[in-house]
Amino acid sequence: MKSIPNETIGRLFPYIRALVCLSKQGTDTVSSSRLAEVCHVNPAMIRKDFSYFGYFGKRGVGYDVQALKEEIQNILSLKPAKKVALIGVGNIGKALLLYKNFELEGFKITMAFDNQPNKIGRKIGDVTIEDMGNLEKRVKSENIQLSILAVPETVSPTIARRLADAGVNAILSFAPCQLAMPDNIKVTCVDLSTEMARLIYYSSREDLVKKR
Amino acid sequence: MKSIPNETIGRLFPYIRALVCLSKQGTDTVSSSRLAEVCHVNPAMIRKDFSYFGYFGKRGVGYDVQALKEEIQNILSLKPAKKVALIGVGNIGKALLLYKNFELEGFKITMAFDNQPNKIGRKIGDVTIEDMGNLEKRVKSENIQLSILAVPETVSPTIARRLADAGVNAILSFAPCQLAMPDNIKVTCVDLSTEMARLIYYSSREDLVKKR
DNA sequence: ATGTGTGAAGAGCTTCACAGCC
DNA sequence: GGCTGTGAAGCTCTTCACACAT
Repeated sequence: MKSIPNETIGRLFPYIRALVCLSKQGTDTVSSSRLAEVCHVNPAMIRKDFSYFGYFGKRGVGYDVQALKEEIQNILSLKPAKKVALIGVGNIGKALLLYKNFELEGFKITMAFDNQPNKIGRKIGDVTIEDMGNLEKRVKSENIQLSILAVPETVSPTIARRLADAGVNAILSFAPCQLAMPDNIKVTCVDLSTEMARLIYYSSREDLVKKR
Repeated sequence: MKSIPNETIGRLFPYIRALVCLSKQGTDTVSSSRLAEVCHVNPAMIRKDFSYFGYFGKRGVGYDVQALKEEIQNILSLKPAKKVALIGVGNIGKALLLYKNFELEGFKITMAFDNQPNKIGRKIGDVTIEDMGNLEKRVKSENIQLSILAVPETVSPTIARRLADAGVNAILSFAPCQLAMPDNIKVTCVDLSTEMARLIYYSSREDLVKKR
């Protein structure tokens, strides 16, 4: 059994997006080179990426757009849409609750928690905000495995721990990850400051090149 | 001239965070192995990362926490804090405007734009929301190079183009990047759906392993 | 003794180039 | 002819291991 590059996994969802787009344009068969164009990557990479999971194409023809999309959705376990618990209904949390596309894409925020009394009981989108005190109980009873952490940095390690104890095994956090979690729990941090810093580094370099 | 890994650049900001943290704890000298512990990485990687930029340590001793922090801030051009224009003051935009740490970290949102009349003129945090119609004029007059795009997916390519024309050379976007920009413009997309999909993939695998 | 800086080895990911099937 | 699937080559990033400075 060959090991699958992490980068390959990261490209699967963008492939789905491209396929949906092609499908809307009425394309029902696509070659690796056409798909590569749309995704701005190398055709060989696309073929290799798919090859880790099976034989999806027809030689001389290409890939069936619809079938390929479904294959990838299967690989990523996106059908039926996964239930997600949102912790922290501040501005970011609210934005996520109101973002319509998630469900289409394969995730559905079905529960939201906050500890501010004036928020508890209010409904945003389809979801009623619940009391953080019931977090463990509710997450367990709904058998939630995925969760988005959009709370202040200071409390995020504590809550991450509580989620882990309640059986969640993947967390997307908006606080920079110093969360030392057991390694059966996957954590991804959306670290805006680091991304900003990277951009600044490269754009300053670009300036230097221009000035030369 | 040796080329510097993109990954190295991406680790510089987290190093600053760790150094600030150590500094608060009263540490003023740190070895690569101690810093590696804090950052959960390999000590050799830390030494190699720094070696791309110069000789910052003392053999047998370690690194001066304060001096190293400042060196990295210099490399990333974070001092003085960079001015940033925010486009789109929805929930995400609002969250960013109210996020206090940015300025400390080296970025400062100094302008915000929206096209909704009821938002224009309102002040959030320190910033008064301006009319999107004045985008080019204002970005040019303030000589803004960095910008955060927090607008609906459908309009983001158009606005990205307008920003590029107005002289911005780096964009952080919250819409998935199909933005085909000239390559002197750096674009980073914060793609939550892709990160969610990746988490789901690995956490489902984890399940399989457990069940085995 | 302790801990940096670095060439060389190793691991991981991408691209090439071509055999094989439609 | 056209396009997939893939071993091999190439490239990039990480880790090792040790010379060297304090």
